[in-house]
Amino acid sequence: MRLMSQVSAEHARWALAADTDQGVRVCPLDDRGRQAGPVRHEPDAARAVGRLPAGTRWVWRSTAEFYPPLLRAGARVERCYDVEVAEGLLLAHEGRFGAPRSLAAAWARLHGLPEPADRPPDTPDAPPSLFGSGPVPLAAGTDPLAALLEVYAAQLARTAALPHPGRMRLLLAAESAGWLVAAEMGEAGMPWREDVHRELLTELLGERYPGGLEPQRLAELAEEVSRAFGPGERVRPDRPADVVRAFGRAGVPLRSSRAWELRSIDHPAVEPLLRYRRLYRLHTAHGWSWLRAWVRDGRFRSSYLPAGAPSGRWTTNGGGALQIPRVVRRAVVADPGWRLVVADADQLEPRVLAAVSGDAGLQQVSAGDGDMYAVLSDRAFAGDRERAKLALLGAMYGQTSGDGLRHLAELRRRFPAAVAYVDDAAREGEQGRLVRTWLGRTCPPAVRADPHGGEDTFDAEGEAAADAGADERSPGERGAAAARARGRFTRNFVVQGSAADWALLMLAALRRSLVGLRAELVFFQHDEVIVHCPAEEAERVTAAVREAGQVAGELTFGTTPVRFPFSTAVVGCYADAK
DNA sequence: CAATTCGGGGGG
DNA sequence: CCCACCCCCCGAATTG
Repeated sequence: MRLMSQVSAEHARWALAADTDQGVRVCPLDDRGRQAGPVRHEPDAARAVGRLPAGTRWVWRSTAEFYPPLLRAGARVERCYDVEVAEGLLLAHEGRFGAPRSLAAAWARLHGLPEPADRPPDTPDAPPSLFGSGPVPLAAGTDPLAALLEVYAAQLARTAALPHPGRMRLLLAAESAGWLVAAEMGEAGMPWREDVHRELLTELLGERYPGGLEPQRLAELAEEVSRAFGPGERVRPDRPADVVRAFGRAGVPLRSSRAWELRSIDHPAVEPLLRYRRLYRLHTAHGWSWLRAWVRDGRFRSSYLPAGAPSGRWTTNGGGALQIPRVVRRAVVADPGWRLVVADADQLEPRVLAAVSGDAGLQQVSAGDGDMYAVLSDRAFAGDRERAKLALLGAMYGQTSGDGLRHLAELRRRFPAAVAYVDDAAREGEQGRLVRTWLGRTCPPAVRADPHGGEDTFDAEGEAAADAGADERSPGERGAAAARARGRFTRNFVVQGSAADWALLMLAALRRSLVGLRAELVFFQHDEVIVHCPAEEAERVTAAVREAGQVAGELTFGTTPVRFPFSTAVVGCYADAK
């Protein structure tokens, strides 16, 4: 199929490795990853890339290391295969979790030699520095290109030996493409109007006072909160313990000062306190110091980390690019004459569940481009869309109580295969086994609980011990609670992770269809993309996004009736989308 | 004194 | 009222 060849197949593959001087060495590869022609030395990586056809798939040690300098030198790569990323995915699939994944370690494993440890991951602090730490060095005397070829060929063989080699090949290609996209988005940056952001801060927070004092509006609100508790009272709204004590003195006992709990009580301090909290958050997380640290020359540049989360979802390194509050989106404004195409995949996770589970009923519900929850509620929930949505989400999250749970029975009756799919994943997790996404990303193993004390990370969450202070549960009860928590994790993993599989393929397809346009991908957040483009390209970009969603669905899940529609908006400002 | 945890709140 | 899943970020409080 034509679509297939776009992402996976027949493009010449070349290996690229750093040379001892500043240059690189490259050579062509055959389809088993062996050298298929002479090695060429090139003094300049960008020139080396430019000399070969655009469709060439570059096999290299690390995209994060090689690609950003290439981009800065003006060289674009359409396809690559990232050997260290692949090593991580293959090791996980093989259940070898402790093993280091650098090229050096992979090569050492092939030779039965001691494996050097991986570099610790970058700590999120200063702006963009993807690999400040540099590569793990190869054993002395090892030729980098030869090591690369050897590890790559071995990876092809390991992939071929898997139960679903085609899926893993797709995943490796897609994850590699993800790293290309990540580097390009980091380079492009998100259009950001500093002046608009400052206006907004002044409007909401008031004047800033020098010397680290809180801005005017926060100071006033803090004052108002104190006054509400009576004369002489002094309450700092940003100190939860302070707040709880103050309400206690006022005769309102609270278990915490969380917003939902505050909202349930009747006291004049509540309203200004909640306003203070919202503005305080804006001030500390997206205020003036954030602007200074992250926005330069009209762009917000964050560094994206594909598969930063175990499920394959991306994270960012600093700047909080995936948590931009709605109010702040007003500052995301297209350049003059340009537009933002903002596209949001509709009901992605339920549609993914329909695709992976093969549930005939749920596939019928997902076979249209319209609001899937509406269709679902018409068929099974007496037209109550909200209940239908909560029931489905509850099933995917492993809800243990509440309203949605009551409707789970109805879901189970109507969509038995879909519910069984997530139930199976939960049971696997509870019994300590691993689960995988559709393309074969493997969940991390359960962390062993330490019998002599320290709980593991899938701990308590208070199933039995809501009140009673100290945890009264026996080790057996704690183990059972941990197993249930693990079950909820694996239950959700197969859906969230398979959605991340789809998103990678979608990004790869979209990226390819933007070649030749001036349009740039500038933002990606789980199920949402933003493309910045000249106004006259907006229509084509919108079509390209829709096409990419559909292509990704077919590539990821094969032939399926499930549709993967997007809600799209062409806007000048992000805040005006949706 | 530095590092870690907690509580609160932002995103999907 | 929330919950249940995956995250990031900040300042205060606590701990080594």
